[in-house]
Amino acid sequence: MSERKRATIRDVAEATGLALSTVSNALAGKHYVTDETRTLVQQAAERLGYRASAVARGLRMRRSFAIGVLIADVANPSSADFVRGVEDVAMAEKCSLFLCNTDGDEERQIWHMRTLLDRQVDGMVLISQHCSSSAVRAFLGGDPPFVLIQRRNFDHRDDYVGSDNVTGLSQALRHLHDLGHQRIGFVRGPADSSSALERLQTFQSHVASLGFHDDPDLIFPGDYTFAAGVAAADRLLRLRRPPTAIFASSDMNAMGVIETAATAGLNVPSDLSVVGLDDIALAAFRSINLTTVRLRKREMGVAAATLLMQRIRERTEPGSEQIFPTDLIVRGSTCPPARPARGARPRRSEVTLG
Amino acid sequence: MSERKRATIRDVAEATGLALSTVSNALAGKHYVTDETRTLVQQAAERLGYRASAVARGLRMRRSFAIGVLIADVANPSSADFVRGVEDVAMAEKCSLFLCNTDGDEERQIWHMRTLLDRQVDGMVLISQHCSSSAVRAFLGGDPPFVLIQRRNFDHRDDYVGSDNVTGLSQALRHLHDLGHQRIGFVRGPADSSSALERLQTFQSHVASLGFHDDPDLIFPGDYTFAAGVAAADRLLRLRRPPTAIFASSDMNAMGVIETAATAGLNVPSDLSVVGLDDIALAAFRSINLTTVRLRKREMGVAAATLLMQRIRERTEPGSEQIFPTDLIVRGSTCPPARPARGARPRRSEVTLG
DNA sequence: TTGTAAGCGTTATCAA
DNA sequence: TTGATAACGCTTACAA
Repeated sequence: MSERKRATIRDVAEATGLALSTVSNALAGKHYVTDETRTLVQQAAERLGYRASAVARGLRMRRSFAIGVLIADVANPSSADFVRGVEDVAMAEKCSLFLCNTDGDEERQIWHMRTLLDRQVDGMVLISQHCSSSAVRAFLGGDPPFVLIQRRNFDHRDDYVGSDNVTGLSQALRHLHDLGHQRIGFVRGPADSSSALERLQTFQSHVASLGFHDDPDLIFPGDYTFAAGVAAADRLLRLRRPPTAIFASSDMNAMGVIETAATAGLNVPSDLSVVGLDDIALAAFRSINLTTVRLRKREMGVAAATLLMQRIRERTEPGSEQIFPTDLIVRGSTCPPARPARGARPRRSEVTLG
Repeated sequence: MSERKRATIRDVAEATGLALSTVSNALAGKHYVTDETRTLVQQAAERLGYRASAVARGLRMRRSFAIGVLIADVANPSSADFVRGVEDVAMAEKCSLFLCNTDGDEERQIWHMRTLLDRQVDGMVLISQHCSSSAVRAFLGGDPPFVLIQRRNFDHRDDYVGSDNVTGLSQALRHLHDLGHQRIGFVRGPADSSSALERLQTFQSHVASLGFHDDPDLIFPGDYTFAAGVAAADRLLRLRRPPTAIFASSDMNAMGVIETAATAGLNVPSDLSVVGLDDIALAAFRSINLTTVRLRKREMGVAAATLLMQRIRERTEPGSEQIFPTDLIVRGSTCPPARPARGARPRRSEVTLG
């Protein structure tokens, strides 16, 4: 293949004796090109192994046929599914995908957005990214369209694909209430996430309506990582009156909570119920068996990319919002609380493997 | 920001009254440009919000400052870490990264490679991809340099970053042998993976040297997915004389084995020992606690990208190989086999959570 | 040290 | 229906 220099459209023109523009038009499928010239061109192109340079085309058409995807970390199983969904439709639309890991760091995000703009991406998908500060907003003019996933800013009419942050959580809280829990620890999620905020509000309204203990100490400001789950449990379980159940900010976060609980000699669920949020693959494993609120991540990625492609094509005004349903998947990490929650001496956890 | 049209280098030239080329040279940091003109240019560029178009630059320099990464599926936790490692160094080198999911499908891989070439990527990283068929080889000339990860072709002197497929596995087999296992099931991994083949050979040589049962039925041709683990266990556990231990092709694969064993009423490890390969985050969780052979994936991604960048810069001949160490992490999914392996009526598995 | 001009490989405009 | 030509925005000889 790339032994010799790549054939250009000029080579095809010379090979056929036609003009550059005719070759271009023939290949672009313009209707007014004769069938015979078209086949002539196609055959020559085939023979020479000609493929149009996406770079030259991009320069001329001011369209790169590529989109940028910003995400905290693809290596976090909680979020990779979104990316996969986006790629599915990008590929179908013959768009390539620039992957950008921001680690939730605003500066890093801005750096990536800047280079995406330099590359004239046709659009961007921001998965749980910063979208409010003026530094970030400077890149969120209408020009390259963008779609937000999971994190939005109500001051702007952006395109948004999110989850119903009320229903699933509300089912989860009712579930815990029905089991008899009264003190629920809550891991809040990233500070400036709209979804995390909506969940917090849902939580707080249920604290009131279901009569849970209203104690600010029960709310911990961790993010979606495993480490944050460790930190949260570390803190919450040391409270003078620890919670009997913890609602984590994500499944990975829940795993951190469970690990820490186990380290402290507490068994899940008999000593502590834990509810996650995501329904990642491992949540369903028998040995994990995590009760969790399911998010339709891949579908959401598909929806976001589909919408983005539409905006790119039609240049219509943003402001659409698509909310995906959430539902509680009850598994084995929740059960009624142990009798006397106070000062209970921890029981040794029963470990399945080893 | 993108309210008005982007400023071009021409705008900067006009604003300063200098020539385009001078502006370009000043911004490119050419040493012969006067300090005062340089600052003049820089200030004007700053003021106008000028940023060079990566597309135009790419066309002219025939270099896109972007690399392609091909992977089966980013959403599979077994492989996402490689990508993260690659992105770490790409970003440091101001390169962007095109992500391509191939699902292990050769046609899909070829489609992606073709478009990467159309985009004139500076290089490619192929993570466990096809690299032998002539259809694929057609894209693997020297021209855009590439680095293979985990899967190679010995007929070609390619750059390769891989794992030591002997040491870790060999430790694992010795470990099983020391525990008293004699019938080991083995999930082979993808058919045309060199690493999978090396592991199979290692396995077979140990079958001989350690005196394991040499039974072709014990070798199952599954890939790295969870589903393949399910299929493998489904098959292996139904053998007239089932194995007392299974060596999976990956951690996700091992999880499939464990799930299926549990469904069949078998407890891991007391009824069946399972060894994985990867050491993904969840393997260390107390409730999973998987004995596994650790792969240094993120480091390998970093190494591959670093090597690729060097090739891009120096255009030196490929053929380097970097083999990363592997080691056995003994956790709780392995133990001595149950007494009479034959016709043993399965014991109910002890499930930790619910 | 700076300026002029050519060219990277396309597509779009307009004549023929 | 096809062909000549001008951009697209940059870098790089080469001339001044």
